[in-house]
Amino acid sequence: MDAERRKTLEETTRWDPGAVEQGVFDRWMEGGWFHPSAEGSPAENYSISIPPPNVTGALHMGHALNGSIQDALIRLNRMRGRNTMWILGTDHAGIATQSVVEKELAEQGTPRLEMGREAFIEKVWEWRYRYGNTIVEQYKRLGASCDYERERFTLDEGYVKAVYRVFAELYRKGFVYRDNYMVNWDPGTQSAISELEVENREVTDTLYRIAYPLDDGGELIVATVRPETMLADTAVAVNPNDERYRDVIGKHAILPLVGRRLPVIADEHVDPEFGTGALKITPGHDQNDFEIGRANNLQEISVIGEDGLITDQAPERFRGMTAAEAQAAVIAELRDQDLLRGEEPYAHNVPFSHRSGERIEPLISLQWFCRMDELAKHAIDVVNDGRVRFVPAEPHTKVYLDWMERIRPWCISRQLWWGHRLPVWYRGEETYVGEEAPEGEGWEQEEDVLDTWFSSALWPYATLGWPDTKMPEFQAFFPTDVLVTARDIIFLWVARMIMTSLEFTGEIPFSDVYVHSVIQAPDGRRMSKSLGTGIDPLDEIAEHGADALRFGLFAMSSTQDVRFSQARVQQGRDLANKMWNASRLILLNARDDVEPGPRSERVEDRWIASRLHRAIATVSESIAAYDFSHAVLDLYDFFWSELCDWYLEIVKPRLYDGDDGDEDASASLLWALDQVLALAHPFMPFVTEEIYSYMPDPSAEALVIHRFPQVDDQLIDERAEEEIGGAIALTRALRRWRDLAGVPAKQVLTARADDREPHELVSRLARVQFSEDGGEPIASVSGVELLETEGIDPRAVEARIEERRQKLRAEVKRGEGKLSNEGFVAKAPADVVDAEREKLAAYRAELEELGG
RNA sequence: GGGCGCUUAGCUCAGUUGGGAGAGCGCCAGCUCGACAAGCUGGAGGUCACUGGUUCGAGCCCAGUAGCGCCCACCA
Repeated sequence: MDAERRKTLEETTRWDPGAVEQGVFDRWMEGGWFHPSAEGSPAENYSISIPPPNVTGALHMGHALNGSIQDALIRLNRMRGRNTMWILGTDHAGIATQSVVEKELAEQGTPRLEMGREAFIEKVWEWRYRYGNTIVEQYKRLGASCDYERERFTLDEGYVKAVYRVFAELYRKGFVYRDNYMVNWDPGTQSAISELEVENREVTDTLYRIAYPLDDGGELIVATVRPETMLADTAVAVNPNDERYRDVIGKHAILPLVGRRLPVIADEHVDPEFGTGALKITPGHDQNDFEIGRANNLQEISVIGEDGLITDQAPERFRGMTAAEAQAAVIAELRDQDLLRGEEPYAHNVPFSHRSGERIEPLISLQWFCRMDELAKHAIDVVNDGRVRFVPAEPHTKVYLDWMERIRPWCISRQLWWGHRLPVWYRGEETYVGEEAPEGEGWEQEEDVLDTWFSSALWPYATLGWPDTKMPEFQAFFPTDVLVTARDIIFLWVARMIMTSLEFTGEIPFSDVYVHSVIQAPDGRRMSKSLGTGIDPLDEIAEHGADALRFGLFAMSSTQDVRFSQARVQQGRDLANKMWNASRLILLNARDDVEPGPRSERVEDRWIASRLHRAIATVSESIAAYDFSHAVLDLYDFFWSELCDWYLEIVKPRLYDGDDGDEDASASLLWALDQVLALAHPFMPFVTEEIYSYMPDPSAEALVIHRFPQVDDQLIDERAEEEIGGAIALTRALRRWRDLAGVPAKQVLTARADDREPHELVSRLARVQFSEDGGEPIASVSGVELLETEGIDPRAVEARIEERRQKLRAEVKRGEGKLSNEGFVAKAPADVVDAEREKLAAYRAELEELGG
């Protein structure tokens, strides 16, 4: 180590992430270690495709957790020597991006519609080049080791080809079709959306009861929360088993305000218990009614248009009103005509657009759909036969399978400008679908674009060059190994990737789906900007460092939703700092002329090697089970409690005095440091890499490509663990006694060892001088007799002893009770009973020693 | 309406197949001990939501109750 580096190490007493993280990241990039060669087979290689963030997006806590997990897996496998690729890219995010740009342009005084499609698209591309890299740069701050040289975008030229290929093929196979069908119309974005983009919210509406006169006298009373839709009624339905209405089935009612004759039909869907048991049927504006309408061949009338206004299918006086205005007008007229039979508040679930937040207007509209049932079959099979595995298996496997079993057609067209314009061309009555525009004059391309999720569905293979299956990247890295995601997009995205991948590549896209936590705000609410509950991961990184945030997220993560915990991030910061300082101790004091490696001469060296390898085992097992929380917490425990609190304290004298055993101490410490840095690197890459750069004679060019430690059973040493474990327990017992007896911290006690030889380290760490001399014992602690010493408060000592006696008596009583229980002795396993007997004997002996 | 999950220390959470309740933070007491005060040492603190059951033994298994949360669903 040159003098300047040494000086830095000496003077930097705190880990300062802000000062070094950027430099560390640059070294990784310069090393080219994130950019694998496209060689080898998918079986021997390791790859993950990132859930593509929206190109408009900013890194939020969900990305941070999701990214940290993937990065840990990627780094681990890279360190295990596999050719490893983390496929990076962004999503064009149709609606989200279009609205961001649209808003910006509107503020500048140019509404989108005025501007025209082409000019607008151009503006969005400009915007994309200006800001689209923001989130990618933010992933770098997190330390994400993606392949930044192969970044993709869902509107790349090649990607569009893949999308068009898939669309055209699905059309050719008869899965994709165009139809007039009931869709979820989002008035906010003026587009159809799929049922997965709809969320139900509880709303209190007014439930109106309205009398529909029958044409031969009498009336039927229907109940509705949307009286304005009655203008489009085409039937009234009752339950066929409802005695009250048996003889009106087949008759006709007269629709008030309109005068249309409505057949009274029978349908099982009608609940006789609800309202009056008579249901107005509006096939044009209600999902349920639409289906009843199709089943009964009813006319479909649309009185609310895509602009949300009443259409000319309604009586003239209502035309042009908004739905809300029409409702008021309808109610007013009904009241005048004395047809209103009641109104009451009614709480029910109402669909809202996930995108715009506006209330969904179910409308019949000409849209493109994709039939999913056949695609779903294979996607069900691969989960059933375990080729694709959810982690945790439950509840996700069941939820996935249930949903796939009753999958519905997917509305894939969107009335937007930003996205993949459908590869469909019309000329008069003709329709052409293909990857390229058709030959000939007069063809007009479809105006609609595809649902963003349609292109996302191809992500794992389209990013690697498909449909060109000869692409080296595709051959080397597809199928990928694992998909890491939160559960909210299992249907929207994960299921669809599995379906399209099986259909078009014949392969599963990934074998594991790891579903991680959703991070909530500390108070348990959703983390969201609009609620003001969001916590910006970049703020956390700026304040505590990327390693701290990553550690915190790992520590929090589970299979349940979790609340964000600042304390966990601070724990990570503290650990990074501890690593830095422990490393300073080692690097500044160890001899650099030794060959690092485990040493077996001294028990404490054997002990740390054994403990280290147990830690390697548990951490590795946890990662294999995707249990990141236990992985990092076990790592923390090993590093802090065993390596720092005990081993470093134990070896310090050998290190400082440069005498007896210092070579072994140095070799052992440098080796342990090397191993533990590698073990921690997937989780805390920056601090570990920076420390590694100070290692004398490092075995690897950089820690990022250092070999990940493997368990060596030869190093597990039960006897060393027992011996040092005993010394630790004794040290702690003595310290406890000192504290309780009020012995000043610096005062050295004298003691006599009773029938065993305490380790030298106990003497030092507990500040107890062992002596052969006699003297009056004033206390006995775990077999060690403490001798009379000046300055000890005898009352405190007696109190301490009495407290111990109390505890022992309680333990003895408990043990006796248990062992005198015939059931226990007869039925409990022998080893449990033996253990209980041994404990009891030990407690009795100690109690006797303390005089009762 | 159906399904699932949660309830453990003041707070956030761990608790493997049933065999003496754990961590981090916070709190209390004492420490400038030649890495670290973002530190060191010691300590206090829990009817494991409630009720009942199974068992020699239950935080863990079973049944029920209450509260919270999530997902699914076409009762207007």
